[in-house]
Amino acid sequence: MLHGHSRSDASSLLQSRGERATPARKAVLDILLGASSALSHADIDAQTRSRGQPLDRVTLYRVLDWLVSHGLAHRIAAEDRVWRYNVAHDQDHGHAHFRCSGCGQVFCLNELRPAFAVSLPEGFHFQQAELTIQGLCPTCNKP
Amino acid sequence: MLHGHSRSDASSLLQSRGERATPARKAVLDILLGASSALSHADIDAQTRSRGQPLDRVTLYRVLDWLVSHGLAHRIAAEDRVWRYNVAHDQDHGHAHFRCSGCGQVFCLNELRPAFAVSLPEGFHFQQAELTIQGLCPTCNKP
DNA sequence: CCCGGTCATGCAACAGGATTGCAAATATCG
DNA sequence: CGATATTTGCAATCCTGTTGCATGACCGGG
Ligand SMILES: [Mn+2]
Ligand SMILES: [Mn+2]
Ligand SMILES: [Zn+2]
Ligand SMILES: [Zn+2]
Repeated sequence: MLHGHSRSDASSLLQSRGERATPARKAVLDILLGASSALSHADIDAQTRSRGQPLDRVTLYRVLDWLVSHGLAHRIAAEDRVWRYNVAHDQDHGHAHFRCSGCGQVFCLNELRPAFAVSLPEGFHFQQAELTIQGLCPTCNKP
Repeated sequence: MLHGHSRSDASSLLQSRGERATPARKAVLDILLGASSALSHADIDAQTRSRGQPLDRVTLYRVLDWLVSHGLAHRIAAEDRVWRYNVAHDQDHGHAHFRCSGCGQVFCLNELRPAFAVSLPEGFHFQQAELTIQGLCPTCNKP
């Protein structure tokens, strides 16, 4: 599983946008940059805690909201009704997601972009398509 | 918006399956049969209440679970992390859904069935695809 | 038609995820 | 440095959904 970013990007990423690079933001962004799958609030909380720099629960929620609203992360809603977060890979937000029915992990499929002109019933107006693939991740797929 | 079923189907539907036709089940199934979009627990609760036959919150959850596990309803997870329910239209469960970004309503697109051979990264095993269209419903689309 | 086992219901308590209000701490800029 | 705006922490609350347990209803066999 490829990580794609080096661990020290967090601060520079924030600074390059002219945004306040607070410890909480750096820590969370750093964790997201190092993740191979989308992380839940609980996942991130556990990591901050094991790194010895625990954040308040609410602060973590707010940092995540902030990252999303500033285009640095994106948020995925899965069937278990838990938000999961991932660094925003590029500008577009149209890629598909993969959810493992074994372990529940969620992965972004950055290459896979649902692009089809769908014909909707009378009166409906199309804005965006969202595609989620379900299956087994490499780990759960092992025999 | 088409309803597709007559209101008295509920009892017969249950009886034709040799299942207990309790008042709660009849009421909930009846409400689902009369709905033009998928209904949340809260929606259904409000309707039972306004019909003067309120159900216990837990009973409603259990009736809904029961309907789903017996193939009489199906359940949709939307971005707002609320389950929505719909009568099961036919055997297949592979159709797409439409979520209105204006009012939040969810509609089944029974005709639209995602059928594409998707190429996943190495090691991932495909099981099922889930497609959700986002846009404006006929009501919210009005100028 | 009624009796009894099985299944359904109601109520209370609980769980997990997320949000809100508010005061204290921190950053940024002149 | 001090004024101002932003961020953080903590407590309380909300919302959706679940679990345990006792009571009540359904329905097939007698
Ligand atoms: Mn993604
Ligand atoms: Mn549907
Ligand atoms: Zn897995
Ligand atoms: Zn709408």
